[in-house]
Amino acid sequence: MPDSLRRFKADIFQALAHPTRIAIIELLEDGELSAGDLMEKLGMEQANISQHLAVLRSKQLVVNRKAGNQVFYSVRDPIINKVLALMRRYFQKHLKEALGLLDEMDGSTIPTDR
Amino acid sequence: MPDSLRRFKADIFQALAHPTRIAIIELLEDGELSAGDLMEKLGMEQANISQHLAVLRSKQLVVNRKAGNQVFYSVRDPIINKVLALMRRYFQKHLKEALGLLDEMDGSTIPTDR
DNA sequence: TTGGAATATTCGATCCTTCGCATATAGTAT
DNA sequence: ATACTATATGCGAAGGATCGAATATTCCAA
Repeated sequence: MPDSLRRFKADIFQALAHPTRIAIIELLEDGELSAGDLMEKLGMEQANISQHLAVLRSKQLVVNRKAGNQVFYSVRDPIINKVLALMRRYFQKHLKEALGLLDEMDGSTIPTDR
Repeated sequence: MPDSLRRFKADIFQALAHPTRIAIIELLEDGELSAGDLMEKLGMEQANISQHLAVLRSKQLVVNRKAGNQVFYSVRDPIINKVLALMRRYFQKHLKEALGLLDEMDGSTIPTDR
C-alpha cells in the first residue's frame, strides 16, 4: 500500500484523536446539531468548538448545512459511527485495563459508556 | 460520558494516527512478526520502528512475546483489526474525495487498497 | 443601515510528536 | 569474559496541535 494511502487513514484517525472531537461525533450520532448546540452541550469556548469543527470538516468527517444564522452539522458517513461503536465495545471489553491506564482516578462509580 | 473515557478513546485513535503505526498493525493482521521483520518490511530506522512499537504497546494495542533474542508482536484484540477494516471500506467509498485531499498526486494508477 | 446573534478565522504561547543519532540492555554463542 | 545480534531508551531539534483572546464574517431584524 502506498504511503499516501496510509497517510490518508492516519489523518482520519488524527481527526478523531481528541476527546472534544469524539464528543462532537457522538453527539451528532442522533442527528444534526448546530454549532451553538454543540457549544452549549459541551460547555466549551465558542472558538474552540469552531476550531474542532474545522478539523472535522477539513477531513470531511462532518458536513454542514447553513440555515439562516446557524450552521448545522452532521456526520457524513455512518461508517464513522460504526467505528466509534466498535471503540465502545473495545472499551467495555478492556474496562479494567483501561481504568488502569487512565491518569486520574476520581473515585466515581464505574461508568456505563454512553 | 465522563471526559476521562473520551480521553481513553482519543488516546487509542492517537496511537493509530500515524502512517507507520497503521502499517505495523496491518502487517500484524496476518500473524505475529518480530520487530526486525517489521523493520525490514517497512524499511525504516530500527529506532524509529521501536519507538512506534512503544507507542502501540503503551496503549495496549499490541502485545509482545519474547523468544530468545527476538521480540514478536501481535495485535491484542481483533476489534482493532475490524476498525481498520472499516477504515478500508470508508476509504474505498470516498476514494475520489480522498485523492482530492491528498497533497501529492504522483500520477500513479488508482491503487487497490492493501 | 445600524445592531445583534451565530459562527469562523487569525495570532501567539505552550505543549506534544516525530525523527535520527547515540547509547543502553538483553540474549546468545564462542 | 568477550563479542555479536536484536531491541529499547534518552536526548535534542524541528514541526504540529491546542488553547484563549481578539477580530472577522455572515445573516437577520428593527
